[in-house]
Amino acid sequence: MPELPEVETVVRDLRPLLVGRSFARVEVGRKKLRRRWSRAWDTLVLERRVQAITRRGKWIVIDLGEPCLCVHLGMTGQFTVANGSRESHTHIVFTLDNERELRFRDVRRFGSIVYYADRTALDAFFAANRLGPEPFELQTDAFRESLRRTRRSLKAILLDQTVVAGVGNIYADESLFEARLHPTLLGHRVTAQQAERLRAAIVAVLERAIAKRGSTIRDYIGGSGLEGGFQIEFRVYGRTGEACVRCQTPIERIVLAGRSTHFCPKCQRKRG
DNA sequence: ATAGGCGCCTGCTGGC
DNA sequence: TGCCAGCAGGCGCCTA
Repeated sequence: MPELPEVETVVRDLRPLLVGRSFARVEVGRKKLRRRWSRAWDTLVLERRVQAITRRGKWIVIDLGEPCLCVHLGMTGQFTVANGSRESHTHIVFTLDNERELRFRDVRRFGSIVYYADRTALDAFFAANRLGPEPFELQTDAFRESLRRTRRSLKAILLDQTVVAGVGNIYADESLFEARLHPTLLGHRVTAQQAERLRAAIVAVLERAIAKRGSTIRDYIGGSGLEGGFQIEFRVYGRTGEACVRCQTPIERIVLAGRSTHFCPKCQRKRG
């Protein structure tokens, strides 16, 4: 579910609700997430003030002064501050010093929250996973080089978090449409001009999506519980058979890199 | 080293 | 109405 715009929205929503607060209590459900929360972490996070909350790719980082928490929302994760009755599938709850609750809810449980003793340990984790640059800091030459040295399709490359961090299935398709590039085009065949068009398209699409608080198809909500609004602006994703907004040609759907892929066969030609 | 396929989970939808 | 296959925004592990 959540790609960069959704994660960014969660972070922006949570920031005023969390910074300066501390955790008074931690509750953990029985069902295991992708990575299990260790009860040894409970006491390590209590009574510490939240210094900052930031995003790196699709990861949320809560800075607790020295230690930090690293949160991934997987496909159906929700990370909110709320009161009142808890919904089913709420797996971890941090009660704040103002008695509100920071809740991690995740139906499919592909998400996780992991404790790191300090930022150095967290950065080592990112480095071990070779997490790529933020799209907004992606250098034209470096991106072009990433494309040049692989025979994978553009779609597969955009989904690869080591090339650029934060793009997922929706924004890969939307970016390729914006750049007018065919998703099956192979990286090593992309010209310098096309590479730069794609880089700029990724940035433009992500910025538009962030401005609309991300996309809600089913599960996604922001940190304060609000849904996203970008889904009504999709130009190819989920629009199979519908008319292209540019040329009226029906949008096609194929499976690429194991993922459902949407594109306009006329606007996104393999050449040009 | 790298690219493709599968598994992890639950819930919803569409076709029969 | 009921059942079941197929599908979903992510990622990590295995194999070739």
